[in-house]
Amino acid sequence: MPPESRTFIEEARRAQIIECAIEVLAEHGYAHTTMARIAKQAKISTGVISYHFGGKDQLTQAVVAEVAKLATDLMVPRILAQPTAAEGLRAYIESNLDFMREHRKPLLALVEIITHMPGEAGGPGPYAGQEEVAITDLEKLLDWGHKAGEFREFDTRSMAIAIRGAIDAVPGRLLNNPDFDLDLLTRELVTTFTIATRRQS
Amino acid sequence: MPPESRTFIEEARRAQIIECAIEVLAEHGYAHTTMARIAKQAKISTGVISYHFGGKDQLTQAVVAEVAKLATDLMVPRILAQPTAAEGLRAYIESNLDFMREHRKPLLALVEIITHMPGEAGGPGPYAGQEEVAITDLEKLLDWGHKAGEFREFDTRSMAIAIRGAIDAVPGRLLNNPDFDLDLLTRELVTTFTIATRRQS
Amino acid sequence: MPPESRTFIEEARRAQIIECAIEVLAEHGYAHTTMARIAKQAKISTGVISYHFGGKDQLTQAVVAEVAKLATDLMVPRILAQPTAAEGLRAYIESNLDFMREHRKPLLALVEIITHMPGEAGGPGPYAGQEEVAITDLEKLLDWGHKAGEFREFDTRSMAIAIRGAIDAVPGRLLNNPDFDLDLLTRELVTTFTIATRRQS
Amino acid sequence: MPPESRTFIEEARRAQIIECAIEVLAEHGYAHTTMARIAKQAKISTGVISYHFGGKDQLTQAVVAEVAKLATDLMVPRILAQPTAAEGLRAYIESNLDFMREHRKPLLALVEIITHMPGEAGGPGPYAGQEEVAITDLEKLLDWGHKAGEFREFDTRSMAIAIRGAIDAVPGRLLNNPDFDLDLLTRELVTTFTIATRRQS
DNA sequence: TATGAATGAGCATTCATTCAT
DNA sequence: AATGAATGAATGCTCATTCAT
Repeated sequence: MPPESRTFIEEARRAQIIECAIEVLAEHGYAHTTMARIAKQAKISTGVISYHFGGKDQLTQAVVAEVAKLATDLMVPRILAQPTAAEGLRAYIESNLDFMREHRKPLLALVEIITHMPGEAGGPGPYAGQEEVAITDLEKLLDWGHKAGEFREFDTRSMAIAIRGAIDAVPGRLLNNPDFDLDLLTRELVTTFTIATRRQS
Repeated sequence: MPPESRTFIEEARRAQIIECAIEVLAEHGYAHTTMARIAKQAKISTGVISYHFGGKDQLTQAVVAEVAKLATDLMVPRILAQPTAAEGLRAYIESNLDFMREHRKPLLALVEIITHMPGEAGGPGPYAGQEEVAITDLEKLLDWGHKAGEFREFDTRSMAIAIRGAIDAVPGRLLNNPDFDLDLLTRELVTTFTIATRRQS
Repeated sequence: MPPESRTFIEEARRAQIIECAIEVLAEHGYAHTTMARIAKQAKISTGVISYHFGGKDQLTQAVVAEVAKLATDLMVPRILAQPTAAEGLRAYIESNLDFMREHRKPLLALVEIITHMPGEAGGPGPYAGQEEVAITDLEKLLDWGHKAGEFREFDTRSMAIAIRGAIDAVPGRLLNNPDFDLDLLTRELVTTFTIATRRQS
Repeated sequence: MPPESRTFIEEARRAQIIECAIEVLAEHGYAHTTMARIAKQAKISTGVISYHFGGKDQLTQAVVAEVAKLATDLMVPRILAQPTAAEGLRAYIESNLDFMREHRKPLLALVEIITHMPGEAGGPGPYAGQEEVAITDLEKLLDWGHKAGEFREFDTRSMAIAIRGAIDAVPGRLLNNPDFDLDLLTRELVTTFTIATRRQS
């Protein structure tokens, strides 16, 4: 069902259910996120979720799309606004961590889905591709720095893995230690990867 | 039951079951790792696992301990053998990635457990502490570099998160792309974090 | 609600819903004939069906009545128009199979209902009585042949069961094999039961 | 799992579950035959059925196989023992109806499955092919009569449909009227189809 | 020690029905 | 008269765990 053909009330329900799914995912983890629990959180019956989304898979997809949209809207403009690749990398790291600060629960929900969603037979889950896309996008940013002569020579894929790895490690820390100093980490990551990528004198 | 009081045959059974659990975890993923599947792999009955380990949780714990021991045995001596902190950091990264190469299945099994094992109420899973320990250990290495004046000033915790994040990202890449060039990545990570930590001229 | 008190528009809605129910039953089978599917076919909401018919059972009843009326209107005059019981039997078989040819979907819908509609406690379904009526009606035709001395002696009920059984087997064949030669079968059935019932020399 | 590799106790459980499934099918009809009901009948837990059969479909298959074996064992030797096709046809009808008398519940269960088991999208169910096989087998018997010159000329497929239709109508009658005179019906069907198939003088 | 049959709670999903709008 | 969102019971299935043999 295309979004345009949905009624206002339907759209509201969908939004409510997605929000509750995010809440439950972030609070209780993927394994404990059952239809019944989401329904209870939304104070509705389980059938409503199937009614609006068709099934758990489609609800999951909707949550992923929702968070991806949230992240893209926040980050992409900030990165593209930078005049140099180095500034772009700084904006990339900063906007990623800002997103974690401002949309902590949606992010945790997304992480739960990406890491815990089981694939067909032990292979990568259906959303593991998201990470691949993230790596590739980051490589483009690094390529920019190479072409502009701002960065030293390095394998872009390896560097992209390192940077994304460092960023992706943050939600886990955040989960374990809610009083985490995100500002400090942001500054340090920016410094670290600025140094690591710039031309060495 | 303390290890000393176990008979030889019992110890052998435990080892066999742990090995099969690792095999299944690495091949089929956490979600598809059922007691029945492990039992089938070991060509025994499901009851045997409960009999020897008490339950799935304790088997999981045994697997984690086994792999942790494997990793520690491989890595710690190599790191401690280095004369400088910078060489220690290089050895840390190299030995971590060597471990992934040489003990791929145990590592994948460990990753499956750490990322997929559900926490009781959405909080950190029971093995998230492992990561905390890993971070703290790495911080000690970085402290060494600070005290020895080899490293520039940085927040050790943030740097540790970045380095471990980069390393922890590798198994995921390995899972998605088995033909991954681990040697190249190793060299690049060593270079990147050597540059990122050394005193800047 | 008695038919007389229904408005014209109400009657039209009922007819539309019955037609759509027949369509869905014939195309998708009893098990896949849900209220939602009928509503979708009719391009209305599910509530309308409940509104007009009260529930699924009553809709089913209405479908049965509709098809029964269709069949009766086609067959009864043709049978009664025959001068002899033998001709009547021929007309009976021919008109039955003609009905299958000309009103295939309504017939299939009826068959779906009669065979698949669950009885309350394993006993005969609520429409099994229809078959009983059909048998009894056919017995009257055979009685006519007996009284007129046209037919040999046989148990009318047994013969009626045989004839109806042969006829009722046709929809199943039709469903499995749409290219079925209905004309050939009609001729053969007429011949078979003409021989089987006539006085033997 | 091949039958040989099953333990005695497993075989007994399987037999018990199949028997209970037949009981429930015959008593309550396909629609009311749920795993829970079968389990309750067998005074076991629902999981046991899944444990021994894998799922409802495989249990159904096992029931069909069981009844088919029962029927084949009873009927085939009797038919093949006849010296002429006419005697074979008599034996066919008699053994079919004898089977209904002696194994009423298994037969009713089979009928429930064949008629009610839903196909993928309204098409014929997975066991509708059974009927096709029955028709084809019967055609072979009629062919024998043709080749031997015992029978008059007729389309074997049409006659087979008529005979099987008459036979298949019996369970329904039996269901509606348990006091049904099966002996009378057997004699009448034999007479009817003997007359209908023999060379006409 | 080891077996494997049995349990029972938990899961997603379907669907006829109801009812405020 | 019609809508369509919501309900809630029922179903088949999975799986860690238990226990008599």
